[in-house]
Order: sequence, then structure tokens, then C-alpha cells
Amino acid sequence: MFPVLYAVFMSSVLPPFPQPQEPVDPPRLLEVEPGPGEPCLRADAARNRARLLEAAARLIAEHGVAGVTMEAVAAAAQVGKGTVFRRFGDRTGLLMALLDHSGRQLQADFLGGPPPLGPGAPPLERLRAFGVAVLYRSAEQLELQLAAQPEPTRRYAHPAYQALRTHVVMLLRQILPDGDCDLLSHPLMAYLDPGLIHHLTRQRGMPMERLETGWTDLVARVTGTEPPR
Amino acid sequence: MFPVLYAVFMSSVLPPFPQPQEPVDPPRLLEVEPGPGEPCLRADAARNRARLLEAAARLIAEHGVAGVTMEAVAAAAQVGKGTVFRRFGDRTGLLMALLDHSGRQLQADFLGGPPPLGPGAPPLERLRAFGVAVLYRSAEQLELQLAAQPEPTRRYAHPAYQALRTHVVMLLRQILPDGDCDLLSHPLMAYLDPGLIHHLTRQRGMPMERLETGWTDLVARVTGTEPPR
DNA sequence: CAACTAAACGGACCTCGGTCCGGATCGTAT
DNA sequence: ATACGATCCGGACCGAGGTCCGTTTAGTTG
Repeated sequence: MFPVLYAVFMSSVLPPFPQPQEPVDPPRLLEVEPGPGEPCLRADAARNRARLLEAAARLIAEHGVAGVTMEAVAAAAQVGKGTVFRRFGDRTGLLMALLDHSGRQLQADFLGGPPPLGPGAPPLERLRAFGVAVLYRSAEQLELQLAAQPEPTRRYAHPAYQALRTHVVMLLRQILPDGDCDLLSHPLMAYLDPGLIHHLTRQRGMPMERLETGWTDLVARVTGTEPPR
Repeated sequence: MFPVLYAVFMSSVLPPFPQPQEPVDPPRLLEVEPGPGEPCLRADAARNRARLLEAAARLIAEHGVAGVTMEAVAAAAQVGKGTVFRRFGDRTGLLMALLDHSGRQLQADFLGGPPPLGPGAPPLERLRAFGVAVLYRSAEQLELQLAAQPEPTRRYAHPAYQALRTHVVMLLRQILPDGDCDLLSHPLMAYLDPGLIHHLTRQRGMPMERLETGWTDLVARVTGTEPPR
């Protein structure tokens, strides 16, 4: 539960990142900068947002994700139920917000961190590293990742998903200038789906090492390159 | 809506296929034979099952999948709400039951139908044909397929999913005796996910033809074979 | 045909996600 | 300091999925 609490800690201490309001689209992972034009939250709203995230993290630690009821969170944060929904849109939005910190971290790593994840390494190596990173990140927060999954209709259009996939597409284009990288990115992303990881590791007892070599194998096949070593 | 109604028609006229009771696992697509030991439904139960499926199909035709409320279905079938849940376990189970007919049809086709889908053709061709068949079947019943999706925790373990995946694994093993076909099957299956098809065709406006060539391309890459023509 | 049992039935009931709107509050302009 | 409008708050309310359990009924046995 440490990662969650840490994320929340950061969320409450750093200047609150405004959550979009109108058609509440969850944490836009792509914009690293809050942007100057972003409508900043009112003081009370920001305070309540932090308290809600903290309360949610506490509930997860105590009763698991299933214990994160919108009413329970509201009560634990001593806030009205409506407030939770206004801030996060829906339950999924709240859960995604809890994952926001590690998501930004990951994105920062592959956008500007050190190789092989970040720029500098050849794209094929970056792609391998990317998969491994996502794999382990998901495995660490499996329960939360599973619960935060949006319904299938919105999943693929969701900013958080798109952010990751866009990166895969970029790398693929460098490796396969002539391939339909937009399409090819999907089976690659699917291999990293938290639901699949859950199934393979928890329900079928596969060790993470096998998933890892499975990823490099898949990457090699899809890109038509030689597997490493 | 024709396919749904047809499926229901068949379901009501043919001897009712017993739905497992205890830990309600949805239509086991793999068993073509009801089996002799199967606990047959009581007469009234079978009658109500048929009425419920018919009512559900009618509701879909009239108000779309969103109109399929468990209470609405119960009322339309002039049956108690508890009966719906006893028979189908949950909403997903009911929706899956509506897809049961086309699912069995598909399975029969690739298990015992004519080539290239059925046995007789080389495994690579069968795999290509399989993907195309699943692709178009999903596209036809997209709305229902989407709504019938189980939650991510159960999805990969679900019999209906396993039935299809097992077939892919079998074909893959014939093509790649040395590959980790169990793992490789997953990204292939993922490409055929109704949610993805919905996203690509409805939200991003891709024509089915592109998805189709995308499939053959993916198969060629994963199997390390030459794309056809 | 009567008795009996396992199965099925039905609908009240519970929980939880999500909506709504009158009232309180913050930030600002004067 | 005061007034004002945009924003936010809270909790009553609603709908739908899912559970429970007392009652009914189908099928079987003697």
C-alpha cells in the first residue's frame, strides 16, 4: 500500500492539479505542465480534494479496494457525497486519480528519463524497457489498476491509455517505418493489460519472469527483429 | 437485431440447454454435448428461461441494450426478479446467454466446419480465417458484445473466452512448435476484442477492411511467416 | 392418490453509484 | 469593508444490480 499513500502524500503537498470539470475526463497524463490557463481550484475545493484522496488511500489500506465506497470516502473525508462526484466524476475517476502519481512518474521516465527507458537508447531497446516497466508497475498496484479500469467502451479512448499507446506508436514507427504501427500498438498494449497480468500471475500462477521474456519475445516477433541474446 | 432474435428463437425451440447453477458459470462454449449427467431443468424453469431470453431480446430490439434492466426483463417475461438471477447469475450472464447461439455456431464452424475455418486447411490459413470470422461476428453484434463483457478480473478465465483462445493456441502450436504459444495467443486474442473493434471502427472511423488486413499482418509477424499475396 | 423433497419462485429489501438543487462560501471588484 | 457572482457543498433522492427467505410447485416414491 506504500505506493498509494506516497502518491497521495505528494498529491496533497504539491500544488493541487486541477481536475477537469465539464465532461470530467480523468487525469490527462499527457500534459506534464498544468498550463497557465488551467482553471485553478478554489481553496476549499483543493483542500477537499486532498482530503478525499487521503481518505480513499486509507480505506484501501484498511479494507482493500472493495472498501472504497463513494459514501465511505465522503464520510471518511468528512465531506458530502456530491463533492466526491463533482471532483472526480465517478468512482473510476477517483481510483485513477490515486494512480495518477505513479502514472506521471512512469511517463516522465520514458519521456525524459535515462536510457534505456528514456531517449538515448535505440527504439527497440526502449520498447523492451517500456514493456517491462509497465509490467512491473501494474503488478505492484494490481488491485487498484484492476478496479480503476474504465468500462470497455471508454477504455481505449481514455487519456491515460492513449498516453502509453502513443509512446508505443512512436517507438514502433522508428523501428517499422512502413508498418501499420497504429494498429500494431494495440496487441502490444494488450499484453500489458492489468487484467491479463492478473489472470496470468494470480489465476494461472505464472512467474513475472515468464511474462517478461514473453514481452521481449512478442516485441521481437512483431518488429521482425532478433530477440536479445 | 435479427441475429439476437434468431438465437432466442433457437433457444426456445430446441431442448433447453441447462445453465450451470452453483457458481453460475456462463454458457460453457466448449461442451457441444449437454452431457448425460447434466442436471436437466425442471419444466417450469425451462419455460421461464425461454420467456426471459425472448423478453430480453425484445427489450434490446426496442430500447437497445441499455433497456435490458433485470427488472424490466423480469416484468416483460411476467416472472419474478429472483428468477432471472437464479437462471443467469447476473446481468452479464443473461447477456452472454443471448450470444450463446452465435458463439456455438462459430465454434462448430472452426471445430468441424469446412476449410479454411474448419480442419483440412493448413493451420496458418485457419488462423487467418479464424480472426476474420471473429472480427465480423463481433462487429455484427457490437452493442451486445460490449455489454456482455465480464469485469476484467473474470474476463480471461471465462469459458467463452477460453474456448476461443484454446483454439488459437492449438493452431499456434502447429505453426510454432517451439514458441510460447500460450502467451502469444493473448495479444492475438486482444486484437479481436469487441472493445477494441468498437474503438477503432466507431470512435476512430476505421473501415473493417483495415482491421482485417491488420489481422493478417499481425498473424504473419507473430508467426514469422510471409503475409499472403 | 397421498406424501414428500428438491428445486424453483417472487418480491421485499439492501447497497451503492450517480443526480439534483437550495443554500453556504470563496474570491473579487468597488 | 461590502456587495456580488461564480463556484462549491451537502445530503436527500433515484434507479438498478444483487441477496434473502418464506412460499409454491414439479417430479418421484410407496
